[in-house]
Amino acid sequence: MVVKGRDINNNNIRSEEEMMDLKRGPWTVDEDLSLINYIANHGEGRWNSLACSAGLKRTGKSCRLRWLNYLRPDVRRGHITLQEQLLILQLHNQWGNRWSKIAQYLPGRTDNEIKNYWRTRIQKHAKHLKCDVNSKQFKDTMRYHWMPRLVERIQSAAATTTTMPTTVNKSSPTLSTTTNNAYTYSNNLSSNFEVGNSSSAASSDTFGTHEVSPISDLSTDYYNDPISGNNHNPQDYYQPSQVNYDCITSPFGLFDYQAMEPNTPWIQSEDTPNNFWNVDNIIFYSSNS
DNA sequence: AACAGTATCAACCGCGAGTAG
DNA sequence: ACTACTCGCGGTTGATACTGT
Repeated sequence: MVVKGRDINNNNIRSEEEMMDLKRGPWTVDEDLSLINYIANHGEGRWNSLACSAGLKRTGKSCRLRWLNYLRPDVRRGHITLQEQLLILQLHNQWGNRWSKIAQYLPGRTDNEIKNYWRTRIQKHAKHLKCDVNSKQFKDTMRYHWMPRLVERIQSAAATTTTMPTTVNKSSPTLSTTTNNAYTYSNNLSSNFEVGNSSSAASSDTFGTHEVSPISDLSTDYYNDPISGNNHNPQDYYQPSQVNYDCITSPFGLFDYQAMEPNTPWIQSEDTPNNFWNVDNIIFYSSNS
């Protein structure tokens, strides 16, 4: 959609960028360090003036995006965990594409990352299922099948990790109930998620161990700098951050999966392909790939 | 090894809301 | 009340990495 007024404004911005020789595209290590140092000394905010003051030939918008999505010390990188997948599905079911709002409940995750996750993973499967991501059919698929299966897998993973104490730490949270009936990720295995018939859920080969690998491992994913050719990670800029990942709380009440029955006719249809509900081959496979 | 297709994600864009002057 | 500016959000793009043939 083109709005005349906006075109005028953007043209002004463009010409202004050209006049100021503003830089676009991937950030360099030097630019990152300049931004980090400036914010460390002066704080965030007033991004346009910040960009100038920091000596960055970038728009304020670009600086803000780089900081919020990548350079902030508490940004968490790496695979979306099962718990996070579950939370994203739940929150998206409630709020739709309110990425920033969803991100508030996933500490360290950015709206951009969640949005990318949704588009690359979830929407892809909607496409495979030949249904719209916003359709009732797809939402029911998530609610009645994917989410309960995720819970099963979370419980299975927790049960597995309890036999391997070295991997049970803040990075492999499980689910427990808080007093306000929200669920909270904690280090304690809980049986609050009562899911029937879980006998086969954990047996899939697609449930790779790295999916629940410790965050400390996940955070070491490299950032391959296209300019310098150096692999670096934003965490290299900082001392290890102390982010409490142990407390990720849903804004809603506990899932009542026992009340979730696939009672809509289309779900029970005999025309449903045999592998239609094969979550292993859908959401979990993709999250490992 | 080379190429093509696909997946991922950082970065940009357009727009609306909020705010200062 | 109006205008200009800033901020933040959601949608989209494009470069790169990855995977399959």
